[in-house]
Formats: sequence, C-alpha cells, structure tokens
Amino acid sequence: MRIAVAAGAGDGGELRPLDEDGSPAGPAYAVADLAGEIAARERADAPRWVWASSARLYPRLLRAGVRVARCHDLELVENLLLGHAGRYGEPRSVRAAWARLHGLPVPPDPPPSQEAPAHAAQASLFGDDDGERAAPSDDLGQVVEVHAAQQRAVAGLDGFALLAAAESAGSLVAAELGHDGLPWSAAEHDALLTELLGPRPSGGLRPRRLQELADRIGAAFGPRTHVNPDSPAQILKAFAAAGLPIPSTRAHVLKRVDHPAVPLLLEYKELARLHAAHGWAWLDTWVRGGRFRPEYVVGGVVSGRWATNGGGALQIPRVLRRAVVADPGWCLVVADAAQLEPRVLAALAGDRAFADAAAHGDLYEALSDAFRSDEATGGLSARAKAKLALLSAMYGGGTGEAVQLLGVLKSRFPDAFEYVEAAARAGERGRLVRSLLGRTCPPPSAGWRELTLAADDEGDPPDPSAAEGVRRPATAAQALRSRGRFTRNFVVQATAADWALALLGSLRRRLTALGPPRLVFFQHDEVIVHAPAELADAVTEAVRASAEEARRLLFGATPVAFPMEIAVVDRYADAK
DNA sequence: GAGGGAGGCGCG
DNA sequence: AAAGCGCGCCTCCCTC
Repeated sequence: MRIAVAAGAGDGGELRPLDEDGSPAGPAYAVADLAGEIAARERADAPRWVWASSARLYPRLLRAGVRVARCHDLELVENLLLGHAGRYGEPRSVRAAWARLHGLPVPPDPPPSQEAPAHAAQASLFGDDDGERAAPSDDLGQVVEVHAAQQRAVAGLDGFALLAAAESAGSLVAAELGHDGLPWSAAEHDALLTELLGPRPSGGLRPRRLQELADRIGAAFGPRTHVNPDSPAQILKAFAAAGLPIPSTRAHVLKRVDHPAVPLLLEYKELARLHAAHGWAWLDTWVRGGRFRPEYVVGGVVSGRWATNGGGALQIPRVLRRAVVADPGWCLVVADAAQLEPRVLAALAGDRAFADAAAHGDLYEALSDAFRSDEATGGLSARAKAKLALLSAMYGGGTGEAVQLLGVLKSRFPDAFEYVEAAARAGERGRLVRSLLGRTCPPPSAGWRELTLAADDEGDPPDPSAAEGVRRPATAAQALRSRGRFTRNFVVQATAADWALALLGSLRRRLTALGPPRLVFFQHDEVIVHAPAELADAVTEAVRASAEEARRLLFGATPVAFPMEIAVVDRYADAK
C-alpha cells in the first residue's frame, strides 16, 4: 500500500491512498496535523509514503517523534530517471516533473543549501526551524501524477525498482543520521586540540604550537626572514632563494627536499589543517549536546555516493576519531566493507578466476600468486603488486611499472580486465555508462564534444577555451583519456554505491526491529551503529546479514564475498 | 567586500 | 615513489 502526501504550508497537509502502480485507491483528504496522521497510518498500515522530498519533509516528522519504514522520494527518483535518459541535471522538483509531463515550461529547482543546518540559527530568528515551513506547499495532484509516471518509467528499466527503493530508503537514513547525530565528545576534541596545538588562543591568533613552528620555519631560511607557511607562493620563493627550486609545496614534494625547514613545514601543514578544518571553530559550529549532526546529501555525488553539506562529515581526520565516544552503557559498532570496489568488479565482470579469488578472505592476497613471478616491479610484494594492478585497472592508472602489472591482470583475469576496458572505451566514444542498478553517469560536456570532434587524431591544437577560465584538458587526446578514466571508474564506484545503499536499507530495517540501536555514521563503505552494549552482538549479526542481503539483491548467486570488518568499541579510534 | 580560481589536503 | 577515480573545504590571492 502507498499513500501520497502533500505537505501544507503549516502543520497540515493532504493525503491520498494509492495502488502500487500509482493509481488512486481512495479519495484525497486533508488533515490539520500531518505528523499525527502519518504516525497513525504508519502504525496501522506501514504504507510506502510517496512524497516530494524526504530531505524537506522527514526532519519535521523526526522532530515530532515520528519515524516511517518506507517511502518513495519523488525528487530523488526523478533525478535517477533523468540521468538514465541522458538528461542529467535538469530540474527534479515535482513541479518540474509535472510540467515536463504536460509539455509546459519547466521551472528551475530552487537553489540548494538554504536549509542547511549552518543556517538554522539564522532562520530561527524568523521563527522558522530550517526553512521547510516557508517552502510553498506541495500540490497533491502533482504528487500523484508524477509518482504514477515514475512507476511506469521504473517498471520498464531493469534494476530500477530496486534502485528507486534503495535511494528512497537512503533518504530516510540520511535524515535520521542528521537527526540522531554522531556521539561526539567536545571535551575529548578540545583535549586533543590542546595537546597538539597548545591552549585555545583568543581572537584570530595562531595557536602557540603553530606560531612556534612558523617562527622556526622563517628562521630556517635565514635570520629575520619571514615566510607565511600558509602561503604556497611564499614557500616556493623561499626555497628558490635557498637554491632549491621545487615545483609545488605538496607534502610528497617537500619530503624529497633536504632542507631544515622541511620537517617543520610538514608538521605545520598537518597541524594547521587540523586547526583550520576541525579546530575549535568547527567544534563550536557543529557539535551541540554531545552530537555532531551533519547534513547528508543523498545522491550528492554523480556515482551515487553521498555528499555532505557543511561540517565535512566525510573527511573527519583519523586523529579526531577519539572524540567519537559512545554514551555510558552504550557502544559503537563500527563496520567496514573490506576491499569493496575490487570485489564489486569481480562480481560485475563475472570473471570466474577473479570471482573465486574474491570468494573469501583477503582479495589481494588471493590474487597475489598471479603476480609472484612478475620480475619487473622489484621491491613490491606480490600482494602489493596485485593491489596496484587492481587500482590501476579501476582508476585508469598504469604508468611506469603498473603497465607490466596490468598486463598480468589482463592475461590472468581477462574478463575483469575487459569489463573496465569496455567502460573506458564507451566513455571515450562519448557514450553513457551505468551502475548495475542503472544509475547513469552524466554525459560529456559540450566543450568535451567540441574538443574531441574537432581533433580526433593526433596533433591536437591547444585548447581555445582556456580563456574562459575553465580548467580543461589541453588536447583532444587528454580529454578522451580523462573521460575514459571517469567512465572506467564510474561503473565500479557507482555499483559499489548501489551495494552500500542496499546495505543501509537492509540494516536500517533490522535495527528498527532491534529497537534502540541507531545508525549514526555512514561513509561510502563504512557504517557506525550506536547501540546499548548488551545489543552489540545482535547489531553485529544485523550488519553481517545486511551485507549478505545486499550481495544477494545485487548479484544473486555470485561466489564473490563481501566481508565486513566489524569492531565493537567505546570510541571510534579504537576500531582497527 | 564579495566571489572565485588555485593550491593543498582530509576522507573513501 | 607516485599515480589513476570520487568528493568538501580550508587559505591565499587576484578580479570585479
């Protein structure tokens, strides 16, 4: 059973029961308390809720204490359908979708980010929690019509029903992650910063440790020399003046330079980044009541990975993991899909030998026999060679010694090799590639087509569009290779995202059955569940069962295993 | 003073 | 030793 929902401008809204195919199964009706009505119908029927956008609607329900099991997120599904049709980036709102159905002018999507938590404090000045109440109310007729059209479209595309359901489940998870928050100890965070940087400085001053390093860096270049270590340009100049010209100030470049300033600079860079990106200012902005509440953006990455809006939740430095601490009597179940992308390739390609190697344990170790005899890459262990070959195949690398290793991969695991090669060739021809469930890569830009059509053999002209200021490959050959690397990687990364989404949906359902445990973190191939300590084993089992369910949903009877590395800990830093 | 590109680095 | 894919977000520094 499905129920379409249109949120009103205030607390009310309109609803209408639907059949699976989207046709109305009863009359529309209005209610004054939408959250209350949804709670009641959820208890009675647990329908699949059909609404414009979980990101806009569901936080309001969560604040009212209402959780739902299933939904159909029209904006996210519209986005998937548009992408599949090669119309990536067209407006995805219900209004826009409805206009397209009727051949009417399509309104642009409202600019994102107005509902970001960072702006919530500002918005509340105007009596507005996070902007959703100010949004114009949904039109129930449009919701019903767009949903029916989507159901027809989805039914005609292989895998898409699962993709739409998984993306929608993801939208519920994302809102719940933002609502529940990651347990975060401000005291631990502050202690770590103080340990590494010195006490919190007042004003905009550098912390003591950074100032010391900055002074010593200047002194290393000469008496009374002043170099701002935050300025790559000044650092380059200082090294040039010292007779050591360097192409950039990246850490790996500096490491090869013999100069007393180098170790100081490397330490400065590391600490300065921690201070700037995750220092006291971050703590003040993002942590409230012992929780870090990032805003996840489902489908924020073309491959189907999630992005976040502010707070950098997907880039939390490893040193800060000691600030992620379970509540007393609770634990963190930290679970990580081991070697997910090469396993996905193994399952996708149906390469018998490769899939057998991926059937259990350490995939790279299992493959390493094939690379043991390779002489070309001296120092590396056979396992390291196997890993390098795989990464090169999936990322489109393969310069230098990796060329040799790719040759081994090609001869020993031809189907796996061919799978990514075919994706690369498709990309170079300007074609679209898709994940297993049908998520589709964006088409190449007009500039790419122009460049690659204009000069399709060697001797490419310099890029005439450079004047536009857009960073572009200089030659057609570069553009082609770049696009090939993108599509080559897309098929693997996007199918890994399919799998992760299926995992999340399954795990969410199992955790709901357990009661108190909550998903509190998700990062591409890793989840954290916050649970009462006595439920740790049950949660661990739920994670394993979910990984297995995701494998079966995507790949059926593949021999490829998707093992989870799971740790039950008090703090995130103690996992692996 | 805002805006944005470049350089750099955090995560997977 | 580094590189090949996908991101967000910091500071610097230049342009408008």
